[in-house]
Amino acid sequence: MKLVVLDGNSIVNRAFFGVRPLNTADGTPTNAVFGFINILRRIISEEGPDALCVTFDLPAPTFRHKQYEGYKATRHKMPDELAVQMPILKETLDAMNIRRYELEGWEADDLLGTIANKCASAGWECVVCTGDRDSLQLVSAATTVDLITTRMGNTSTKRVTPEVFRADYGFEPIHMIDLKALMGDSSDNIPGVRGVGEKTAMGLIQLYGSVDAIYEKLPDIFQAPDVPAKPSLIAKLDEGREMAALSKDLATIRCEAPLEFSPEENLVKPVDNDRLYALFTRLEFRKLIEAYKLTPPEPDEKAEPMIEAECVTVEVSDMAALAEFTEAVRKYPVSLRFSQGMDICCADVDSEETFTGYILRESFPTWRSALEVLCAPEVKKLGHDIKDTVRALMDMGLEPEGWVFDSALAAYLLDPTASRYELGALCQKYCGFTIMDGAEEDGQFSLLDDGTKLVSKLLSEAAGVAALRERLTPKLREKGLTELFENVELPLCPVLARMEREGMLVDEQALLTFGNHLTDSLNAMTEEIYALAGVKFNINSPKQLGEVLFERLGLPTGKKNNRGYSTNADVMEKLRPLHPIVGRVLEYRELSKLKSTYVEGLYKVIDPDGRVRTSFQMTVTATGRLSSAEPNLQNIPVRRELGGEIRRMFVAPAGRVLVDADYSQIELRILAHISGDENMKNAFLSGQDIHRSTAAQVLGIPPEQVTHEQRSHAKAVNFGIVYGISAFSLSEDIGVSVAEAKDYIDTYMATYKGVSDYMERVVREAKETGVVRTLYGRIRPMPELKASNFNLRSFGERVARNMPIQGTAADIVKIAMVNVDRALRASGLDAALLLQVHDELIVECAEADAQAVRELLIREMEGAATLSVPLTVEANIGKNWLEAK
DNA sequence: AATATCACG
DNA sequence: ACGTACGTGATATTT
Repeated sequence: MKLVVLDGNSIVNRAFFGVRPLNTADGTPTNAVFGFINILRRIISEEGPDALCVTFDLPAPTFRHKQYEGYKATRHKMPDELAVQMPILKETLDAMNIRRYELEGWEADDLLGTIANKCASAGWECVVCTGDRDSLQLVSAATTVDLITTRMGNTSTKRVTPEVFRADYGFEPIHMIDLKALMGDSSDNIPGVRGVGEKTAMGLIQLYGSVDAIYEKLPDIFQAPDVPAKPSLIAKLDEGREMAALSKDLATIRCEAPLEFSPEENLVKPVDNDRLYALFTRLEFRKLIEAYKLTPPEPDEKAEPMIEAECVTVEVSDMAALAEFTEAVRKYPVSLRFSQGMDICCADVDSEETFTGYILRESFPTWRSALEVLCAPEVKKLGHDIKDTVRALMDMGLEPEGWVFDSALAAYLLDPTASRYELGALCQKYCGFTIMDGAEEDGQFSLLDDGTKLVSKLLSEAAGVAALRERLTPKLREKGLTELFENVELPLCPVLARMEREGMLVDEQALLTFGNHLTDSLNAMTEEIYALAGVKFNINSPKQLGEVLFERLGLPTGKKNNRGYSTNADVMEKLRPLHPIVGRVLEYRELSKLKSTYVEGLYKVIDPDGRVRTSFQMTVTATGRLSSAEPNLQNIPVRRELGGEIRRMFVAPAGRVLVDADYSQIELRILAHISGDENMKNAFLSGQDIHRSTAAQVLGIPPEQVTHEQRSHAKAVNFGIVYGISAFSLSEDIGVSVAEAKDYIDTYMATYKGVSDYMERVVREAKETGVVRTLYGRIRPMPELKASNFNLRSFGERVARNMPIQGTAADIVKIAMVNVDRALRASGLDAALLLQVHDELIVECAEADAQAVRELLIREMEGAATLSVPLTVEANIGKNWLEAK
């Protein structure tokens, strides 16, 4: 039988600092509770315990056995945001029927030890789950410790058994106490021996086992062979004798707390549905309600569509109704919802006095006419995810214009970091009411019941969109997002709809041939790799590959990841000279990626007409970029030679060509503009190669003397600047020492003072306002900047530096797309936009129009924004994508 | 469902 | 001392 005991305080701390700030609508912070529950769920699924409990420190503890005065004196006070979550957490645990243990005068640690002991004597296995390495001293045959670490919102657990501990530390778990006694622990305010750090302490304990053993032999230590002990260390140890004894006492977990406990009392019980449902609803933990399959306490009345009470509904089934409908929609804004197959559309008209829901059914003779009426530009339309609606209407041969509101886009502009923008959730969040959306009922609205339910659902949604418009329009204005909304995002919808409909032609035959070629090469390489390894294994499995490389072949290990050693390209590149298998595996990986993702993946999504049609997502990225999915056409290979072959498969049909236009260095130009750095502006104004210019400036040499390597380093630095550079990453990237990288960055920042000032300013302003902004006002909330977690905060600072640059580029490209599309359609040229790849637009056109299209693209793209430096565009024409680039 | 890896800008 | 660049999506493997 197995019992899991969680160190409540330690885990809630991990959760609080590791999970990005979350709040309910009323501002109650919930991230620690959320994180805690997720860790709890993970542990339960990993360990499958028979019994479960949690220990806590009491709020105002008096440490009976810990007399050292400074103890915990400097420990950080619990932040208020965390403190308010503690009672909520305890309430949650109660609702989950999980027992809590807290005892005045005893720390959570001590309770853990006591519980582990009692389990052992009852013949139970005990798993102690904590984020605190102190508890590792509890590891024994009967007790394992699951060590929780959180980084970037991800938690991972490490199961520490006596074997694992010995492998990591090289001594027995119980001597953890001795280790702490020497090295101390600042978070627990254990002083340790002055001048002895982790390395020294580890070495000493590995050699001598315990503090006592060390002091027994102290005078002789330095006679012993291959001991790192220098005379100075002996002196330090000698002086620290008392501190070591005291520290050892502080580090020792007391396992004899007077606790009434038996494992059987803690058997896992089902949660209290009603209590937990109410609690999770209050905390807005919808995902968790689903995960725990919680149901509303007493199935309350189904949410009636709010419109039914206040709404008149009219079926537009005859000419008289059509006339009335036409008159109404020309006068008032119409909120539109379509059913899946477009068989029913509901137009909810807000006539200022009342809502009138009009129902257009495919079976009515008036259906098509009513849709045509709706599509007229003077009919002001609202919707949710308009782009898809427009695409569907275009599929029916209509050309809807006159869109004035999209609730998904509005919500995205207000907070682009939210993960979903479903209509029902937005109504709940911004208007506080429940609509009858797809998530209600069983998710299926059958058409069998003459469509009544479906109509109610659509009308309810349409009313929701109308309500959201009332709520969100003022918010957009408040936050300065109106222009972006009306002039960029909304007009972009029909542009994207057209692009998605066009699709890009793929040379299916050539793709298949290339695929076969890859298969042959892969087969040959597989055999070769097996031979070199001396064993057959799955090369696609990082785990098995790691075993072959690092254990069987004994290659040196690089970075670690969650479970084992990393085998990624960076690591393997360094191992390449050490064994011929490494290079082969890297080649295998390259080919395997091309085959599975690009040849096979692409082949699967080719439409009957030979084209692939991506879906551009407008509400995904935190910076304002588009994303492309199913298939993703924004990550088609190009950097390596073989990858370029994939691009060659994207072609223009006979008599037509592709024109590819891309902005040159748009992000750095934006940086030059918004930072106002004269030095960088001048480089662009005089048309210099920016990386060469950077190298020359930073190194203080004439541009023509810059070597290839110097330019390439400068290029890496320029990229790094845009991403929020660190010396470490730069050194990794260009293969120099961290000190050299740091030096380079310092010189760079001194050379480009304007850039350096900007970087500082943008972080400061983001801290003050809680958001960062692009040149066009697009915002990204930045709660991370207030985090007390170092990593999270540092991440926030890099994001704050990057978002205005990446986001402004995204804004400019979107503006260019709207302008290019308009100009192309007005020009009468036989051409259409196909793709956007962040700083690149691809158009397909008649061969005869190619030059004109090329010039139009350059003109419209360069003219999309006026910056203090020129915005330049390069464009090429080709029969396929590779040629055109 | 999560993780590792790798394709792109 | 911390842990290591911004933004995406697809695939195969493992849990």
